[in-house]
Parts: sequence; C-alpha cells; structure tokens
Amino acid sequence: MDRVSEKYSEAAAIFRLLSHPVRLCILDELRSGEACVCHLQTILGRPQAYVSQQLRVLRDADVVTVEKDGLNVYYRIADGVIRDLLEIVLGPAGPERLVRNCPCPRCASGNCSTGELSIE
Amino acid sequence: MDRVSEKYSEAAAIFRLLSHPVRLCILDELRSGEACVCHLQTILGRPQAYVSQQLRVLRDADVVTVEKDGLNVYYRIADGVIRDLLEIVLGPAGPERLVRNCPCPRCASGNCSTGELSIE
DNA sequence: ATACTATATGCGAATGTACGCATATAATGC
DNA sequence: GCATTATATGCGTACATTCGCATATAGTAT
Repeated sequence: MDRVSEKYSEAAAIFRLLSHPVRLCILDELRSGEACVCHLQTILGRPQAYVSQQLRVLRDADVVTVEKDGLNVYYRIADGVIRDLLEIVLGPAGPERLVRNCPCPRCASGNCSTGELSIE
Repeated sequence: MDRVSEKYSEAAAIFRLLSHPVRLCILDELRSGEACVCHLQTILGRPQAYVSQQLRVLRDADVVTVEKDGLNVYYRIADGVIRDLLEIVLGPAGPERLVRNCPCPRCASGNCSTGELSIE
C-alpha cells in the first residue's frame, strides 16, 4: 500500500499545480508557444513579482522549462502530460496571442502592430 | 477578460478536487465500479468520518453520484471528464478490487471469499 | 422503543496556500 | 563605475485545507 499511496500523492501534486486560475492561464498561454515574463504579466494584469512567484511554482515542479535570452526569460511547457490535461478541461490550444502595450520582443516587434489583438 | 478568468477558475476547481491523494484513491477505486463507504474506508484504512468528509467534497462538486440502498450508500463517478483526467495521470482503470475484512455486500458476499485479494 | 449498523455533519487546531510589498539579482547601455 | 530594465526572492498576514474527534442522522432488526 506504500507504493500505491505514493502514486496518488505524485498524481495529486500534478493536479495541485493546475488547481490555480493564474497558473492555468499561464500554462494555457504557453500552450501556443513560448512566452517571456513581461508578456504573461501583461496578459494577466498582475504585478511582475506575483507572476514570477507562480512561475517559480511551475519551474520547481518541472512542468515548464526556462531559457534566458539577455534580459528576457522565456518559458515553455516541458511536459506532454500537462498539455493533455489542459486539452481536456480547456479544449484545444488557442492561437498565439499578441498583446498591445507589451514590451517584450515578441509583441513589440512588428507582429503586434497588426493591431488585431489586445487585452480589454 | 471576465469570462476568461471565470473559465480558468472553473477549470482550477476541477483540478483542485483531484489534488488530494485520498480523493484520488477514492476516484480511482470508483473507476472500476460503484463502491459503498465502508468499502472505501477499508481500502483507505482511514476513519469513516474522514472518508465521508472527502466524499462530501466530491459530491458537492457533482463528480460523483450517490445511490442509497438500505443502510449502504453507493458512490459512482458522474463525470466523463474526471475519467479522462484520471486516465492520463494514473493510467487505465484497474480491475474491480475486493477486500478482506470489508463488511459491504459486494465484498462480503461470496466474491471476496475467493480469497485472492486483500489489503496489506 | 431500544439497539445496532452505515453514513453524515460540526467544530477546532494545526498546517498550508495565496498574494501583497519590499528588495535582490542579473543583463544591458552609458 | 551608475542607471535602467527584466526577472527573482523573502517575508508577513489573511485566508483556506486538512484531518481528528465527538456527535447526529437514517435505516434495519428485535
């Protein structure tokens, strides 16, 4: 019964990571590609420190990978299981989101000046 | 952004339900069929009141259905989404489990006296 | 009614989580 | 070196969860 309950604890830990709206929103965003912190910060409308804290939770659990590029840090979903779980409860991944007033290279550079997407 | 965050909150609530080892074990057991409280109690090795409390959480969230039969109360998984999520993290559903020293009709009546299954 | 069994509920203490704020680090440019 | 930008960390308080224990309810039998 030891290995069994350990199995449930590990599974519960995965679900616990996803049991938070902000973390879910972050992961949902990452489904459509990598994102830097400022991008997530803009989408979530939350203070940077707060976003970083949630990202740390995801990092510590190895469900996201980190890649530094100069000042920016890009996050990605590391685990296929997470994608599968998200697909069940959130449906298929949406298109890449570009955000007005987001200073990150991805949004700032040309792409976003198509001006079709924004946060209300 | 209102409907969006509501969507994430609802999804988070589902994951929250599954973010607990005991509730996971209960649901995993229910995957292979209905079970009464005493059956779950025996499998979990936890006090009855505690098992009932966790079942209440699942009931309140409508992920299990309840059917009374005399003194016994039988629980079942109500939601297909839950099954899908469990399958991803726990793998396919195991066979029906019968338990020694479990007083419930399902275990007590003949089936369990084959004596091949038990809790260590 | 009484007693017994299966299940449910209420309450409280310990523990954990969320999230705000201040501050630290790291990379870049001057 | 200093200033600026992007990100990370530490800490404290408010709030939520966990889980034990006592007790309540409901069904059955005598």
